[in-house]
Amino acid sequence: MKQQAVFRALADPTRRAILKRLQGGPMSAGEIGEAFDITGASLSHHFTVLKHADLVRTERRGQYIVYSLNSTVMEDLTRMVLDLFPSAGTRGGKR
Amino acid sequence: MKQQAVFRALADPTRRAILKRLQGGPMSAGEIGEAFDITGASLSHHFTVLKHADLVRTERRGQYIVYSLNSTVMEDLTRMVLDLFPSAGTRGGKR
DNA sequence: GCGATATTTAGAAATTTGTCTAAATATCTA
DNA sequence: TAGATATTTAGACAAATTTCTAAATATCGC
Repeated sequence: MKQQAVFRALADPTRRAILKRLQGGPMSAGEIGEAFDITGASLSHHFTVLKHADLVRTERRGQYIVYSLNSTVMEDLTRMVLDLFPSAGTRGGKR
Repeated sequence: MKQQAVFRALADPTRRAILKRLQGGPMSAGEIGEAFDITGASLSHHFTVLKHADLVRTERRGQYIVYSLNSTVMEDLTRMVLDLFPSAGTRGGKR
């Protein structure tokens, strides 16, 4: 689990918006892009960062590339957050 | 709650290390700095970012300034994470 | 009040990041 | 296979970030 990659990926508002958009279900790069006022090339760059953090998965479907949330990372994220603020998650335990 | 400030603050490894170090309890700026090979000025910059995100609290104690974790932000952080990956936290609910 | 210690502020340099345009790659349809 | 559509890659540039040194501010102990 690349902690640095995940936190870095979440640091950009456009990337968080992409993740939110993917909550509606898998979507092609083009569909995702409809919501943003940046070029496809810039979008693609953000996809690269998100993939690198393993926050999204891709699948080619014909001429489209479909992106989807990788929800399993949620667990890791929670762990990371708890790792930073242990007292908040354990009601006094040590962890 | 400044979501952007929090994510941005967590994106830097030194700042995450500062937070981890503060798990041992409140600590002066100088004590925190012992663990890092950067100047006090750079440290101070990181403190500013962490304060801006409300992740740490400060209290002057004589000539020292004591930093401590603001664990209440944990709840907000959890909310932010769940906001990004809702399905992972609800076992099928909508949230 | 003075000198010493702790921390922050100001300003500059180096690196990283986000964005763009142009070109490349991949797939579809006719 | 050729042309159209979807996406990525390459390279450049501006803005943001991290770090530094030097100077400023605050408090302590004498």
